[in-house]
Amino acid sequence: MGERRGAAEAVDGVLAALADPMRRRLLDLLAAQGEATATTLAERLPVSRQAVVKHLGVLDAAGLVSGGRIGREVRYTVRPAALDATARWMAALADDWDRRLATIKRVAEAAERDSR
Amino acid sequence: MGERRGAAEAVDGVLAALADPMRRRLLDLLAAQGEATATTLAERLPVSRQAVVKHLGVLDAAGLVSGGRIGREVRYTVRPAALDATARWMAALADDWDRRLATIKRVAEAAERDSR
DNA sequence: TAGATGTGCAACTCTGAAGTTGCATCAAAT
DNA sequence: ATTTGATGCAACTTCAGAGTTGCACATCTA
Repeated sequence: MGERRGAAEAVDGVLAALADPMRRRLLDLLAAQGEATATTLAERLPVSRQAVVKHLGVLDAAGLVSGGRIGREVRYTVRPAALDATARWMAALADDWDRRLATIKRVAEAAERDSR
Repeated sequence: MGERRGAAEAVDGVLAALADPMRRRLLDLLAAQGEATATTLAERLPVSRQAVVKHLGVLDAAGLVSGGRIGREVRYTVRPAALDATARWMAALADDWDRRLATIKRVAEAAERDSR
């Protein structure tokens, strides 16, 4: 299941999950179809079903997908929430960097003025 | 150097770079200090200088940091642009998923209505 | 009930990346 | 000129994870 965790650890999982190109391809496929099984997805990818199953496990642990059993098959769907949260985290970080750099620059210029 | 590439490949590099926890720690340190050398950073991390050098290489290739030589030392700085671009890419992707899911749901409901 | 289809579990291989150590090289300071 | 402190290069070890195969189990269908 896409578990409940602290925000930091959640980002951890998402970043690790998205680092793998095959996993991103998998997500694209899944997003395009809306719903699919590991078997179906494996048919459209250059890897075995088992490999897909493992990837889905990682993505599920990261909260990026979620699967539900229907009869003998397990259908997976994409979950935007975790992705969105990570995007916000990243944007905030970029903003933080920007502010820090601006401050450093300000301080440096002030120091230079003083030295003259 | 933080090379010129297509947007897709740039995201690739950033995601791969951010997947490593030690690299994120390194970035936090660097952002906090504004400017630092591999040697300085290694003193504040539980890894060797060489490990830090390699990490900085990865981060630099991803466009997340940039280094310049000053005398006998190489000072690195954080670069928010690549991070910001990746954040936007990710937010757009989350949005795309949302829209697709909404469409699928709409279609499913329409189909159900028709079946009655 | 049999056969077919889909999932789950386990053992195995293999490659890449993270980290280390050792040494060479280059610039600065005394 | 020597010594000190920083970077650069290279070989090596280690380990996680991406992928595979084989088989057992569950579920649908004819």
